Amino acid sequence: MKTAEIRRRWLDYFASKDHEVVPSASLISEDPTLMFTVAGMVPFIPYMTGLVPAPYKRATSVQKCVRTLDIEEVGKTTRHGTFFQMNGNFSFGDYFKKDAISYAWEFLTSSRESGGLGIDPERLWVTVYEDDEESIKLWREQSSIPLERIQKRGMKDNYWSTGQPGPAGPCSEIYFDRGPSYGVEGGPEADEDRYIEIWNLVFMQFERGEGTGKDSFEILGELPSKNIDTGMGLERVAFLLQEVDNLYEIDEVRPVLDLAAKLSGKTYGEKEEDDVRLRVVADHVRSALMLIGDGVTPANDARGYVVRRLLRRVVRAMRLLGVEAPVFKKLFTASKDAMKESYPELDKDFERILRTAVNEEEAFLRTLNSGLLVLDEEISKAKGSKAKALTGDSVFLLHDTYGFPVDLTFEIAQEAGLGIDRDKFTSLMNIQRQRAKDDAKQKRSTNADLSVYGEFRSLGTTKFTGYESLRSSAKVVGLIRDGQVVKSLAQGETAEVILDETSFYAESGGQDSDSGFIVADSVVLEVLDVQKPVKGLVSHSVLVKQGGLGLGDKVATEVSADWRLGAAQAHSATHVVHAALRQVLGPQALQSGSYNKPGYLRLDFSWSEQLSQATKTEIEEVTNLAIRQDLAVSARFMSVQEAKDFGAVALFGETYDESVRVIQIGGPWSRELCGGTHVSRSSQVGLVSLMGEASVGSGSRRLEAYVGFEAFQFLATERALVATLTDSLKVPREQLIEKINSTVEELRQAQKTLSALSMEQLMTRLPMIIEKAKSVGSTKFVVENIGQVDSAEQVREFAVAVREKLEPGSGVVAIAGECAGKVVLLVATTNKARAAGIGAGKLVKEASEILGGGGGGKDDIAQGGGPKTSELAKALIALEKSIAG
RNA sequence: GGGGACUUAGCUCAGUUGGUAGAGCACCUGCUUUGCAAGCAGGGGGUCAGGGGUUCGACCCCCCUAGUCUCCA
Repeated sequence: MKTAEIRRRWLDYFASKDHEVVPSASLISEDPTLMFTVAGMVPFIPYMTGLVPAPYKRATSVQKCVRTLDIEEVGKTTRHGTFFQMNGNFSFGDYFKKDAISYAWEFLTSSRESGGLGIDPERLWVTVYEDDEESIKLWREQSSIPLERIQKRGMKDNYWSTGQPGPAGPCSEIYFDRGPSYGVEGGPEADEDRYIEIWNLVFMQFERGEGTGKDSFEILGELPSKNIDTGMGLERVAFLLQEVDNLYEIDEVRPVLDLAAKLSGKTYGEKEEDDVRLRVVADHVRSALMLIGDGVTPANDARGYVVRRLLRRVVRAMRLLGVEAPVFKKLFTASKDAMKESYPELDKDFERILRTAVNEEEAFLRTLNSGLLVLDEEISKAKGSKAKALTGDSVFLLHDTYGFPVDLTFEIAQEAGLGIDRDKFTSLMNIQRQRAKDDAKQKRSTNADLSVYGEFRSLGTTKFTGYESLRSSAKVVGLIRDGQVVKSLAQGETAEVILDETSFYAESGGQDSDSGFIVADSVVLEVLDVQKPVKGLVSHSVLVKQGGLGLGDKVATEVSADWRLGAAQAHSATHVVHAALRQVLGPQALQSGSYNKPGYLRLDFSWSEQLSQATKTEIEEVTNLAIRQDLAVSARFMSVQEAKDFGAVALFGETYDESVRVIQIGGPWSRELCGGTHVSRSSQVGLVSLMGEASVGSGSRRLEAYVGFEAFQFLATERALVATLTDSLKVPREQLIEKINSTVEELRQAQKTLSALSMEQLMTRLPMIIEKAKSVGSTKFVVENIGQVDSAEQVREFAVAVREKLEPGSGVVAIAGECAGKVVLLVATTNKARAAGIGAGKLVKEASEILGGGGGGKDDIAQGGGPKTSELAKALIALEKSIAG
């Protein structure tokens, strides 16, 4: 049975049992503490913990998941995959153990004709938590499973909790017996290779208290509302039903494995080492495909780095299989074709996905090539020192600084007859890991306890009226001060206020929160910040300026009209700039984040190179033309599917409700999913002026711009600057650039000429100075102060010129000059003088010490000096004496 | 977020406890010569990424900033 078929049957089955079919959430988890969606229940956690009331009583989903913790195990075992799909059925205070067990049994064992999987009941085993007699009883009643195929297990295996106080409960797991050829008899307790876990039923029954580990905590009592959370690993069931050996051989993965084998000329199943590599390729290509599909791009930060690592590991594995040419285009196409039945959006978005992957492949091939040069050097160094292995430091340097994978280093070193010091490498890696972890621990802000909001959220959502009006009358439904629920607020206090409705826009979608006041009779609260701590709930951070406030009070919210207009202008401007960006650069320049507030906008987008000035100007022109065209701005609510069909740009990493708001500017010109506040016509934005463009890491860039009056002010300042320049340089503005260039050039030429001239002039003194040369024995010596000079170079040049005149005889030249308030002293010696044992370095040193400085150099020429200009005469006399010996 | 590395002529890169910045290619001029990266001779071209510090003296050592590459969380 094909994987997509199992998936379909699953959803159909639970839909027939009145479950809401919930589409898979993005792999980018909404929970900021999770990097990815790592389990099927992740999107349902707020409902499980009761933070947010569940919108349905029972639900089912097939959730995309990514886990990279065991990345090194991929390909070596049957069931470690970095990407997998988790089938789940959930009950929120509705059905419990009995139905959960009966559904599971029925779905697995009922015939294929009737929509089940048609698994032979004889092959199924079950485990339960050791104290959970109730489940054993229910299994016996709801299924045909004999008691001897039900095994009891302890807390470690069969008890679920989040690791923190909250819901917890026993689990019951279903195992599939692969048969005697895979291991010994005796159920999952005996052999987990033969008996494969396929389905975990979690019975959220109890409330747990504080505790240290997975199996040591206190049970506080029964939960008022019991939940069911189950997970059936789709890939596991698929590989069992397709009667293949592992999850890399199922229909959704195998084509990539086969293609990799074909490209490398290897035969799958021939050599374990190569098989592992082929499986790694198949697994990682699929994971990267799905991640990029959900909007993750290779980068140096958390999520981006995971994708980068997956992609690079593919390249590495292919190299180890002997393939050096680019292969991503073929591999990704094969993976997409294998996956598109379940995920048709991959097909639509494939151009972008492929380009992202191929860009990374090209970048890494470049990295590998430059790494090879370094590796060659390290190898010849090791060979030169007669070492038998590359040092751990070399291997680590290659990996850490040049991105060269250890495995490749190992292979290439081996070919050169060398080993590698893997232990040292590993210890260096551990040090690096520890450093990063320590830092993360230190920086981690205390995990905000959101439970205080759950109480208010359960009363309902905050109604947002701010699209239509700046004012709203509301009732105070909650007050929170210092994280504690309170009944009233007094003047001067800062606190959070929760209302039944509000016209205040909470910070989201990049738009800063509204500013204004909440008022009542003789009560004034200044709104400092507005946030949505929990989906659907708005919290106003306020300062009580006047009066006091109590629960249940009637108040009015008053958003500052000025602020809102500025915010709307900035947010609409962000959409316009985004559309302009994509028009100029192409659709791949997708926004990856943004921030805007009155007068300012910032927009991060995926792009890998610096924008030229011309491009920036073009983007600015397109933006301002769209503003000038007075395009209509409209907001419409529609379903996600409608919005997508409509061509609206949905941003990755943002999560949207069933019903989404689409903002259009000029009809199709700009269509984005967005909850923000906007102007009603583009002309109201006024003006946008780009101010900065910078890189925020590989593959991502940031534009900053001023909006509206601030844009005008910015341009006015620039104009004033130009005016000042034209004034100082005395040219019309059109000639400004030329004038600056020519002035700079002239200045450089003048400086050159000047220094040549002063050198020339200095040279005229040469004969006179030679004339004055004294002699000691056969050695002539010249000691001269030439006064002010431009630079030490002049003194050196002059000294060399003098020395030339003394060649080929024995001669010593000492020339001093003054430059920048300090003495520059140069001593040069001729060949013969040196042969007679006169060294320039020593002479300079002695004389410089008198000058309060130091000096040194080589025997033929040395430089020194010091700040004591007044001591120069003394120093020169000392020098003469020293030469005279 | 925390580490590591790199930035030198138009291009690719050298540059030795800190002591006059080089090579190859490209460019210009002249000669020679027209068989595939032509040869020979000569020449121009550098704020050694930017800023600050230490020093008599910094491409080199220290600090800050920017850009690029890379590893880890």
